[in-house]
Amino acid sequence: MSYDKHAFEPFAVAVDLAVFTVRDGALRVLLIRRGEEPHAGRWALPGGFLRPAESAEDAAARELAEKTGVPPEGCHLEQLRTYSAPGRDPRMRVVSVAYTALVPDPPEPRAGTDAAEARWVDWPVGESLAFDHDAILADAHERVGAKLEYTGLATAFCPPVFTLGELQAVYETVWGTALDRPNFRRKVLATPGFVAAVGGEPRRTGGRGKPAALYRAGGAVALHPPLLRP
Amino acid sequence: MSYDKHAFEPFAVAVDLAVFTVRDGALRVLLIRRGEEPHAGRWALPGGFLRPAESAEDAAARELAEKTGVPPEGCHLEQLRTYSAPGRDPRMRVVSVAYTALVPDPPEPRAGTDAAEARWVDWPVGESLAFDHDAILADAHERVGAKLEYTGLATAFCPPVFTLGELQAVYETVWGTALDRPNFRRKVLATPGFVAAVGGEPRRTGGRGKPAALYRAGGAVALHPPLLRP
DNA sequence: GCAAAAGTGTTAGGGGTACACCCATGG
DNA sequence: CCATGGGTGTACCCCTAACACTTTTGC
Repeated sequence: MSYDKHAFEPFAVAVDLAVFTVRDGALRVLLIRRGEEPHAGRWALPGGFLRPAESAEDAAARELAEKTGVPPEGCHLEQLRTYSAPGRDPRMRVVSVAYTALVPDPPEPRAGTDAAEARWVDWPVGESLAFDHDAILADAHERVGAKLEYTGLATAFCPPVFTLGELQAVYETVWGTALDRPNFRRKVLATPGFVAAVGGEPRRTGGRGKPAALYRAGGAVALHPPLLRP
Repeated sequence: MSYDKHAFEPFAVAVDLAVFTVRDGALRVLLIRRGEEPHAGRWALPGGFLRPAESAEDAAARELAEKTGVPPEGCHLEQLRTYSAPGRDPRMRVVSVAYTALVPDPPEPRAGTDAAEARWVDWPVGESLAFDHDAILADAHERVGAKLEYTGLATAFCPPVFTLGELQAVYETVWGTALDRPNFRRKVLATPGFVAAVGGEPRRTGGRGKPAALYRAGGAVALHPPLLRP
């Protein structure tokens, strides 16, 4: 392990973001349409290069705020993994630290100066993305699905106050499976720290039906017992 | 997201390795004693810079082979996460992709040209490591412990043919807890693809007692049901 | 009244835990 | 024959899946 300053090869270091949201019963991911070569006109994940004095975490939070308008404290941001294959960018050596972000109720995305267009696209995405972003997005989706099982992450898809029906819809949307409502309710309430009841009882879901009780995230990171996929 | 070649800051990209093994009922990690400043004389994780044409995975496999003498196909190597805080190396900007490696029965490590000494050190390590390697090592240990629960990773600590007693010792050593032997046996054998029986019945553990049946890794990556920590 | 959504109750089965017990071997 | 480690049996408990049922609202 040599630290000679002239012995290493210079690399560009970037972050790529897989930003998910749940809206109208559909899982969506934030994509930008590339305005420049290579892959001009194709969809890609939002991202950008690290600035001299910032960590990858800082860069990811900055990009997320720039592209979505969401403040960093209002959403979940987590490192996924790093992609470093030599040929993944045709022009130069780019090592990319990928992040997964979960946002509750997003405003319309802003197109950056370099992106022709930014949009929330339904999952799964029909066409293939630029660079190795198909693989990154698939890894991110798998990670999110797995983390719903043993962490309280699903609340990151919900607004600050939500109903158990909305929380269940997050699980069903991400996993793509239906869950038994009575059992889901019992499991969530039996898991300490997952959710906490708040007062008031307005109707939140469809126009009809009994008004649902409201909850907020309980602050627990790990779920005991876990909420396993069927 | 600008791809202008002159718009980015050059970084050095390195890999750091947290290499674990189980030997004589103790969990050990491979450390090198630094021969150069900064942190000369302190213990650190093995690692090194990426070469121009190799991915981080390639670099990690190469470093692992160099430092341990173990061929890459004989052990488990997995990306952990990337550490990119601006001040983590006092001399320049180094972004490090950390890997976790598991080796079954290691030969004596080789001291590299830049390392004064390389050794297997008992976990937990008594003194603090160079750079941010304490945090990397703690993250790696937590990841290994968690992965034993829901993957067949524990077999990566064992030789190609092993007994259930040896496999149980891996769990007990990494988790630091005792397990009920009859129940462990049943759970392992009830999990499809975890282990597969092989013929022959030599004694493998201590000098006394009934000879144990031999098994090899079954090739399953995920464990259904998982083997949860007590 | 009827549909829709929330909430409660009940039961059967699987898996985990905590043991007791038997088998095979070396000294 | 005894200590040591491998292997089997079993009873209890908790969690879970599955499904029936009641409650509260809008139309």
